[in-house]
Amino acid sequence: MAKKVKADTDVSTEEKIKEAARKVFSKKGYAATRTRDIAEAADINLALLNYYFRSKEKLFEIVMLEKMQKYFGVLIPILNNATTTLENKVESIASKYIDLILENPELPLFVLSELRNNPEHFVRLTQKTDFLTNSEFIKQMQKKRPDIHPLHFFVSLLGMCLFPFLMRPVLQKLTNMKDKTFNEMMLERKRLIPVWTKAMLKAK
Amino acid sequence: MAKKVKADTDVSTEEKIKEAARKVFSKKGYAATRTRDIAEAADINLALLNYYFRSKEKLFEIVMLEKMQKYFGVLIPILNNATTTLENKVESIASKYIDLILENPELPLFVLSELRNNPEHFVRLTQKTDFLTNSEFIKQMQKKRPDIHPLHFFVSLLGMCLFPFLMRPVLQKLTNMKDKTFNEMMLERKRLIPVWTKAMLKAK
DNA sequence: TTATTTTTTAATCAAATGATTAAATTATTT
DNA sequence: AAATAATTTAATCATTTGATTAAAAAATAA
Repeated sequence: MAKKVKADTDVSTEEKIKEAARKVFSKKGYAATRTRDIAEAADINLALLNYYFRSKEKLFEIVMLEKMQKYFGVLIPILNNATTTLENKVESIASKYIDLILENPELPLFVLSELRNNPEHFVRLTQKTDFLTNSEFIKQMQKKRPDIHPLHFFVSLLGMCLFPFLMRPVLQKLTNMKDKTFNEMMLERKRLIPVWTKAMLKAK
Repeated sequence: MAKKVKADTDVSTEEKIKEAARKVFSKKGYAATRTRDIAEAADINLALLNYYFRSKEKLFEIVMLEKMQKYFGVLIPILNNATTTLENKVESIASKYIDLILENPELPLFVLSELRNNPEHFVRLTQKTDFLTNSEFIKQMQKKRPDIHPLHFFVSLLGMCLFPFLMRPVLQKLTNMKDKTFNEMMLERKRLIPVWTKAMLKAK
């Protein structure tokens, strides 16, 4: 209630905690994160975390929801745009998603692994359960290749965008790849993915 | 020391613990797993876990190493087979990997997310750091498409095999997909991935 | 200024959790 | 059978960790 009355002047502390929480949760996952880690990263007293957010779980839910919105916020408008071609959409998805993840490299693994343990956190975003199934994108896929389940293409497309980031540590270790090289390759992918997808859609 | 002397008659308890550990660790991850969870799943007294494996971490390392070996054990021999064509290899990888993961659906997310938090666990397997870079597979890719970094194809190939399992909960929730349908689609992929890869390699 | 409200701190609690110990039980050896 | 070794159990420790509380400090309102 204290918080509500003020609500503007001193956002800094609350936001500092959220920012630290984003960082620590994303890096270590919910279970491995201690509220003390967050407090330290935010350079605040531990009690403040509970003062502002009531509990670790509440704070996590806020961070998680934001991350999920980032994840789907990029996707939904593109999928349902009735004025673009299938190729346009593939280009947009590859480009926007890769940019998004380059700025939040831990996003995919964070979201997917937290979803495994806490499917409940996912519920809120899934009430509109048809944004994918009824999307323009899926319809266009279906029209082009009625013989193959459109989700096959959808999953492959997302996989080509996201999977490199998921296996990034393995890949870099295995090939002595520098961060710079990895990032360059991901930018290259923006061009490659549409070409590949087109070829896949044609392939018999 | 007690363990060493016997070592054969009563493997059952030790193996029961390992089996339970595999299950619980895979499902919840290291940090979220309590040794009591494992003890309960194995139907043994908690102290036995420490009697046989000294610590949670030691037990985890054993489980992790096994999982990693599964992961790479399938891959390495295929990649380095000098007697098979590129197409053969792609077919083998898709087929073997999808079968492997169908039997261990939590394997990819488990390995990738634990690797994020404990890169050390990865060290042992990475001493031979060249099994990928110097592989026959990479050479064949390079010969076919010298204009594109061969890792682009490698990552895409693995992504097409593994990513569907990583996003499985999201996908099923979003499309009301039944387990059976998902599994059928994954089997279908064994056929699709080689076709797609071939098309991608040709695409300009 | 004085009073009131909001924010921050230090100390502490209670529960969870990994680990240990000493004793009891079971199996093996002599 | 007796002695020794291996396995299992119940009880307990010590630490970690999320959360609370009461008091101090700072900000705001009167």
